[in-house]
Amino acid sequence: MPELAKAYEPGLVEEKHYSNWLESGHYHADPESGKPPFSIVIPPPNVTGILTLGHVLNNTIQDILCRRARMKGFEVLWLPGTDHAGLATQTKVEKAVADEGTSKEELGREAFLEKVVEWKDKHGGIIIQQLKKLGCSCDWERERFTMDDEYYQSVIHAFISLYEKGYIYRGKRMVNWCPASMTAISDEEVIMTPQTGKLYTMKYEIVERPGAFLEIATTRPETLMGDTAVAVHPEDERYKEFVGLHCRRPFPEAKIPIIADDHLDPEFGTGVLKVTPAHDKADFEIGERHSLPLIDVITKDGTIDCPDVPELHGMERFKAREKAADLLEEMGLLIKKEKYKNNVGFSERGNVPIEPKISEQWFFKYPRVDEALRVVNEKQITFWPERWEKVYNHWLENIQDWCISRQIWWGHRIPIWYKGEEMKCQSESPGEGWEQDPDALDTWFSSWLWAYETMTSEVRNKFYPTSVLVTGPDIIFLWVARMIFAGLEFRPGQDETTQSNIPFKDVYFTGLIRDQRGRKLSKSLGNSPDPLELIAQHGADGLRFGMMRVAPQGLDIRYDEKQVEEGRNFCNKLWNACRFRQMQGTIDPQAQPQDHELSAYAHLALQELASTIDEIDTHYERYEFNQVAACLYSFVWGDFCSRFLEAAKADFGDPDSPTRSGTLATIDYILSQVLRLLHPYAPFMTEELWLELGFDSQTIQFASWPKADLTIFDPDEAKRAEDLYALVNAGRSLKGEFQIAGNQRVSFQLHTQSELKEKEREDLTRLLQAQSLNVVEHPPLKTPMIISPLGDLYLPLEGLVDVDKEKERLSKAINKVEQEIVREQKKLSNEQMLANAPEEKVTEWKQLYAEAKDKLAKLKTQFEQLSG
RNA sequence: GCGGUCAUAGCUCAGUGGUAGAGCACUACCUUGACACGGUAGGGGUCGGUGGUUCGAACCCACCUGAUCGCACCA
Repeated sequence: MPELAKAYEPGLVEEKHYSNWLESGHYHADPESGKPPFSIVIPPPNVTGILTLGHVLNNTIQDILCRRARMKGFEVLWLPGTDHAGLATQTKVEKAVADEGTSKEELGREAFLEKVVEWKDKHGGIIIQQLKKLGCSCDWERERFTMDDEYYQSVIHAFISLYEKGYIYRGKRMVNWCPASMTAISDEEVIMTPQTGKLYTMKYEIVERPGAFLEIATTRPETLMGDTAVAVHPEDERYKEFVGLHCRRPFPEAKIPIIADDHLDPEFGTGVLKVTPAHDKADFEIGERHSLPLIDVITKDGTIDCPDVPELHGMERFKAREKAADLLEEMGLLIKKEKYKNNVGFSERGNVPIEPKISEQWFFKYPRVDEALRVVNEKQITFWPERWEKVYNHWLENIQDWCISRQIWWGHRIPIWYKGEEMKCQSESPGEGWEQDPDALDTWFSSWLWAYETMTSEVRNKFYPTSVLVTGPDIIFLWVARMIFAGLEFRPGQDETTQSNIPFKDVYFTGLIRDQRGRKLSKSLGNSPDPLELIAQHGADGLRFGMMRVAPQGLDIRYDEKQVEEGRNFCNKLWNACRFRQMQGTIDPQAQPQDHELSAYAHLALQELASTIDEIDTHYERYEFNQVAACLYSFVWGDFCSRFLEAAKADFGDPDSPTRSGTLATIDYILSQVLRLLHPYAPFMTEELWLELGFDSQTIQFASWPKADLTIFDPDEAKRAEDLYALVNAGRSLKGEFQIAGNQRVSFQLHTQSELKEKEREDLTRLLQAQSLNVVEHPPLKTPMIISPLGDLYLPLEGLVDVDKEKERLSKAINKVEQEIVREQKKLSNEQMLANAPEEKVTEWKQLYAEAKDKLAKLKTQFEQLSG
């Protein structure tokens, strides 16, 4: 067995193990397996995307769940894949094509799509390789892509089926138009963003009352040419008399009616609204109520389309806004321009303000809304944390039809065929003369089938519904809710019950990762670290452990590279603990501590291990990953390394120690458990140590998940160890207080009523790095003292004691004890408290009180001695 | 406007009814024979505010303040 390196070097082991794991086919799920199923489908990243910290968090969690499930004896399917990301990918390729001096129109549909596929082949799949670097244990043989032939056909058939049931329809309605990407988008893809713009107040002359004007406030003078009415509130006394008359629209000049509508807020602006039914959602509704004509004055790419006003025609919409205001000013119709803050809807992808626009699109009306609400509210699907239920409910209760058509080419083409006035819905062309709808479907219309269309029926039989979905709350509507709809509507389960047709049983929502200033990580802000660089620097395990340690359930994370360093440090700590063990000789992989004589320290370590295992399991049940990490961290670093291994050195220094073999067995046993417990978080290092130390010749990945064993330690012995450690701490504290170097050999004296075994005395001497520790019959005089459960410890420092300093130290201690006494006294003198508090608490308080009293007396005696 | 979340040490955060915690940072000491990606000791907090429930509140309730995120939005 080669000696372990002085520090853990992740770079040397990660690649080696990962390729071994892949070769041995560990992650290929067997639908025929007799083991119980555990399954997760990956939230498919964009095929041309690259790994972000968000992915790291999300996929580490999934990997942790999968690895633990394997160790617990489940047949695990983690189904990976990527999303074609229609609009995002097409936009990138359009840019690339533009750089080549051509355009998608010039190339035509077929040639352009070839370019997209080329692009996808070149840039696609990078993220898959990156996930492998992170250690993700996906079933890569089952990797899926939303544009795979089979998946493509499933999406088309889903459309056809919904069309036939009447849930999909075509309509000319107001949609969110993105002038940058030149497509309609869904409500969920519009981001409301606060903007500082201008509010223009202008005046329209009343046709029937020459010289009389209505003042109108607007943020969008460039749509003025599309105005087909002016509206006021029906109860607004200021304007009642004008309702039914007409205003003069300045350009192109026209007579438009003054109407009354309840939508108006008389308090806002002047209380008068210009109504542009073709370019505002609310105005459109007013227009419907009053049968107003629609005048579309903005083209698909956001330029003005109004030949009657040549000054504006063809102008970009925001330039036209200024220009229109100028024109009004020239005509003497602009009253004022003021700064104004409002919320403007931005296109998520195009990152420009959306343009509300009348457009003919395909819409989906959600079926089974009640059932979708029920499965979550009745916990057939459980949300973690629970509060996302409210968000889900709120969305469903106000659900709007989903605009599913996109004016893009890269995606699933809508299976609708036209011939003159005729229209047919089918996947293949009905024949000569039929033209297919040019549009493609919203990407989410394909990913909502992801939970089951990625599975063959054989796989589905075993693994659907999936066990848990791990995703960010930002796509709760876009993806999570819609997947629930898909499951309930298409019923891919084994029978008709709801239980068989929900897509997942649990949904774990991760937090969002932010930078130190609380901002979201984004490429444009440049605050998004490259996970690959972090892996190169600190190791995948360090990154994983570090992230998980600071990722509480459902809360956002403030990222700091320090956290990754801490993860790395932790890995190194355990590595070195193993290295230390290795120096003591060969490991016994089957070590059973109870077969040996154990030191009290070993009993305590085994007790701590048992409770750590229990705590970890409890935290897993609640998806408290940060708590699992905290348990591992504190057990390994604190209980195991700082206390037990240090105490163990006493055994290793003494070849005749009766507890030596027991200590070795205990270390081996604990390491074997700890490596397993840590494996889901740090797969690479634990595998390396597992194999290198010889715990098994086989991978750790299927080693059984530890169970707490309460029979291998004696709690009384463990308690003794606690007391011994307390004495060590007391001694170290004394040394520290007097600024004596840790390694300086001093002599301690212990005044105690209880018995101290010779072996214990020797161990303590060693742990205190002392010259000697002697039990004395009489307490020494004028000597620094500290109280511990095993007796009063004195540190005679001839000529070294600064009396004043020692008095100061004592009065500090006295002060502390006095505070404690006051606190306990207060409780014990409160009769109501004694009457109501549980008996065991009262006993505890009484004991604390007595102990404190005792301590105080001792400290005071000591103090007086010094003074006297 | 409606709803959610958060406020605990200088920083990042654990802690859901009974003695305030971790890591980092800081101070002092230690290159001790696993580890300086380390060790030992120490300083530092009226748990955002007010009121209530309770024998007892960082924790439960109400209100307030501040931050933040959804949803809906007024031109």
